Amino acid sequence: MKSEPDVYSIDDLAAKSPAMWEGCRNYTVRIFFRDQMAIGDLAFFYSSNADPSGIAGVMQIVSEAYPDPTQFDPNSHYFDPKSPVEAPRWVLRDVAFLEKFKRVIPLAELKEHPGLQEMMVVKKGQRLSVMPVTPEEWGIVMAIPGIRG
DNA sequence: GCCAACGTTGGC
DNA sequence: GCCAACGTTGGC
Repeated sequence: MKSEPDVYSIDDLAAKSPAMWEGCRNYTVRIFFRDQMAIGDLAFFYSSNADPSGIAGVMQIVSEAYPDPTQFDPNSHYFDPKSPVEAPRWVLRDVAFLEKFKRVIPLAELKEHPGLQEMMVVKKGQRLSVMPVTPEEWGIVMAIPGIRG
């Protein structure tokens, strides 16, 4: 799950956890939130538009999907005037901070890893802000030396 | 329902 | 700041 650290960093999550993963405005991501996640699932916190961009740590899904309140807030950057309160268009889930890696695992390092060639975030042109990770990919990333305390 | 134009994402 | 990739919009 991607976030720009300038907007919301893993330290922000660590400071106030759990938190709403707000602002996703993409129909594919909506399906992931609604149907592809379960309470207790683990997720990588991916820092995008960062130096370096890459995996910064681990969090956990701790709620079911429910309407993202920012879509109804005219003062919010994520306000969607086309989303009626009675039929909300966008959902989110609550996430809880679990762990910050000792270093960010840069995207370039993920791309070089022989076991991660099929990982969705590594694929060219892939811009979704939320993407699935297979158990195998999860294990490979977590086993990278020197990232865990 | 097609598709060109436009906007956004996000790595580099 | 550039630009590839791709989603969305809107005219027809």
